[in-house]
Amino acid sequence: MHEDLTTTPSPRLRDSERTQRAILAAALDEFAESGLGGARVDRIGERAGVAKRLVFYYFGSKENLFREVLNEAYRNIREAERRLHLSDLAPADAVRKLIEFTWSYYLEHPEFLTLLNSENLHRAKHISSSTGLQDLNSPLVQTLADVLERGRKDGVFRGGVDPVQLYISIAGLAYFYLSNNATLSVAFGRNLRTPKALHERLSHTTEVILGYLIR
Amino acid sequence: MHEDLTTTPSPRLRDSERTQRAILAAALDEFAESGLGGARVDRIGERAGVAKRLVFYYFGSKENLFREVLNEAYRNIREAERRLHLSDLAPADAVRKLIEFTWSYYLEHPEFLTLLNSENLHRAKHISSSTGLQDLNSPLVQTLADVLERGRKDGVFRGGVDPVQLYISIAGLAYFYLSNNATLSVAFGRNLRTPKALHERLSHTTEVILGYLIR
Amino acid sequence: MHEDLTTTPSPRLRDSERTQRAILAAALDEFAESGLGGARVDRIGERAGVAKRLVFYYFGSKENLFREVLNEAYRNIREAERRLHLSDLAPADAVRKLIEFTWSYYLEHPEFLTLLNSENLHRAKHISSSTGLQDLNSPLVQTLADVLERGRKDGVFRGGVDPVQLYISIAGLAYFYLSNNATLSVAFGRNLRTPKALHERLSHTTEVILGYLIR
Amino acid sequence: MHEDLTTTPSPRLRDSERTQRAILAAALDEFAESGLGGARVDRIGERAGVAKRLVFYYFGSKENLFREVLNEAYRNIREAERRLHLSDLAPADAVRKLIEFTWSYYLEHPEFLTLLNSENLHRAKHISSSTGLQDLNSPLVQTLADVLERGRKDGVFRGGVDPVQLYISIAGLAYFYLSNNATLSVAFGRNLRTPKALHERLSHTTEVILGYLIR
DNA sequence: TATGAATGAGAATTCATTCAT
DNA sequence: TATGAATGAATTCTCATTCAT
Repeated sequence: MHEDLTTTPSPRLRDSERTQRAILAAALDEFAESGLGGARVDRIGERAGVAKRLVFYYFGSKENLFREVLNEAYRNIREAERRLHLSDLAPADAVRKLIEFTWSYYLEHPEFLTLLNSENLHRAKHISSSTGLQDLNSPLVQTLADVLERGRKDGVFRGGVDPVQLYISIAGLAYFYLSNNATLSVAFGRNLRTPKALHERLSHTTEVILGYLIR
Repeated sequence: MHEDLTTTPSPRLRDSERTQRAILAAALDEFAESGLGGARVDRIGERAGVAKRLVFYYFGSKENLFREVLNEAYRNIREAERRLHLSDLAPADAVRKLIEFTWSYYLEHPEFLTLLNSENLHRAKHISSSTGLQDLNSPLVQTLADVLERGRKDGVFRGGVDPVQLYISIAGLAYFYLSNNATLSVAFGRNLRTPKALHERLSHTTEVILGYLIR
Repeated sequence: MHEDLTTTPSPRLRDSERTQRAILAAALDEFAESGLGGARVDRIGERAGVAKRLVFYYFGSKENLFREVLNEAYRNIREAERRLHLSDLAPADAVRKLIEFTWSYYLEHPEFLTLLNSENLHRAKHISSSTGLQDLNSPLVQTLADVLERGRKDGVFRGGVDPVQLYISIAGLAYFYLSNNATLSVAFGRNLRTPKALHERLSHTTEVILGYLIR
Repeated sequence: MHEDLTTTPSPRLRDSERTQRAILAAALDEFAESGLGGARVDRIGERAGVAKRLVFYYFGSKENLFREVLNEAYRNIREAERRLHLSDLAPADAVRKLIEFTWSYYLEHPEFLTLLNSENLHRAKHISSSTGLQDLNSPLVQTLADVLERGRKDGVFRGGVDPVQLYISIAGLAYFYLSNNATLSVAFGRNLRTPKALHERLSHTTEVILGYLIR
């Protein structure tokens, strides 16, 4: 729908934009697959179907490209979180929805996890300077705080829960399982990526969080 | 035992062993700091105080060196886990101890986290082939299973808890917070590495897990 | 005359001329600052406030642009020399005036020195083919020859002085000091660019040349 | 003579040294021919008969190699100047010898001129930090000061001559003619590099300087 | 007249790895 | 056992220049 702007804009602009997007998309794949250090600009060019030279033309350097990719990834998940509308739901349902959303998002966006791992290896140097990431995040924390408070008032949830800690816990329970799936599968001698295993993990996560919250 | 200095063997041999250990230690630092891809063999040599050439002499390739380092890291944590003796404790205490141990170990061994991240980026190709990692891990799972069962029988813990899931949850709650500390600190606009923040996280983690387990 | 704004021609054409001049001026700066090899066409475009593409549109290639810039620089100094009117002066005054002119010109046009250095690095390949440079230069040599002859006849100057050698000496005494000012300042541990130092150099130069010429 | 150290040292060391010298020599040629910016590391490798990689192995970067080459060039001329022993000569002979030496040195070491031009284009950034260049130069200035003073006392030379200015003048008269020979030849429509022209220039230079100095 | 898009051919520099001793 | 010397194959990035409009 938002792809159809009826009045086709100047094809010049379009091409440039399309190329840049193709590069960003290719870079996302490449960084996701190989991390920042392991990514190859050649391969990004190939994947995008453009000359390697264009990557530098539009993004200046590999590192800067990483920055853009990372920030877009953040923007995307924040945008998705914003569409959750947790405030409209009963507290327990809101938390359940957040858990399911987080789980699904990480499952469907494995690039996001790799990107974050790379960024943490580099001590968040590409984000910290970036435009208002905090602002992008806080809304959810505030929403979660409200949900927790509502739950507490209703007598459903325990009190004294820090929404930031809770958010990190929900994320961590999903993130670690998915991001470290390969080593965990080996360590426990089980394939932890089968549909069944994934389903069990989500159930477990939900039980842990709600089991903790609900009094 | 193999530290016994009484029967001093040929100094040559001892030097050889010492050199290899220096290389392993240096490699651990380097891989921890930069990941597998970002690590530089030159720097490993420098850090170990030996010629870069020796790294190849003893370990053949950077990748193989990584394999050795990774496996040693695994052996170390498994060894530490083995010293926990959870079976001697009351169920809740055993779980609490496991949580605290996991947290402390990750906190004091950040290399381990980076190593695992690298290994997962490479889809566990360096462990999977390695010597009996499963065997090294299962004991703890079995112990945890026993603890859970004891707790359930005592009426303290809920039933139906998969020890593997629980173990992963305990690890994940600590791992994600520590491994992604840099981006989380930026995202939430809080320094999550202060002593106070670290203490709060451990408390929260314990509450979540025990709040979930205890009926 | 070609600055006359009354008969405003088609604005298109005027813009074209203005653009070309802007490019030439920008190129002069850039070549002066970085030499032929170090100059960047992008930067010339930027400096001129036009698209880099225009540089090629109007001048074909970087090298050709250099040729134009260089020739304009030569035309400018020749034009300035022509305005000296040495023939109207007493011989010693004429020589003094030439020395002062040369000094001031080099001091105020450091680009000219850099341009010449570049051109000499390239063995004068951009000038030699160019339109009648010799013709542009000879007038001054002829004038200087006359001055010398007048001085000799008056018994003021020594005889047997080759005007070309003298011209090169006057230029060299100024050129070397200014062009190599940076290394000389380091070598002698003195800042040779202070107003005082510059003034002293001009005095010295004048004394050397006149001390030599005057019998 | 100083090549024959009788007890052949370890061939390993020798090779390394020889290689480094080969690279320095090749670099000198390349920088002389093309300036710092125009020089190509590939070509330096080729000229030295070694892999381009070795250039970086031994010198780190092109710029650093330039620094070494430049400093060696300075050391060489300072060393040659030191062998002049001007103090042993009559004042006028000492000055004449300095002029002839400077002229010959520049004539036989055109690389030195190109190197200096490059260095001045870069505002002496590669020397300024270098080891005691001032110290290397001052001896000559002091010697020249003594010569001038002796000449003045003898009533041969005029007084009040700054040795630094004089040194720069002697250098400048030779340097400009040789360094700018290409453009000057075109400008004056004469080949200024023929043996005859060179000889005339040296005579002229000597006459200018001595004509100025001798009262 | 003017330009943004695009590029091929290099440029310096890096890196794991082998050679010779 | 130990190592300094040497390198080929990338890898990021640069630059003058052309294409299409």
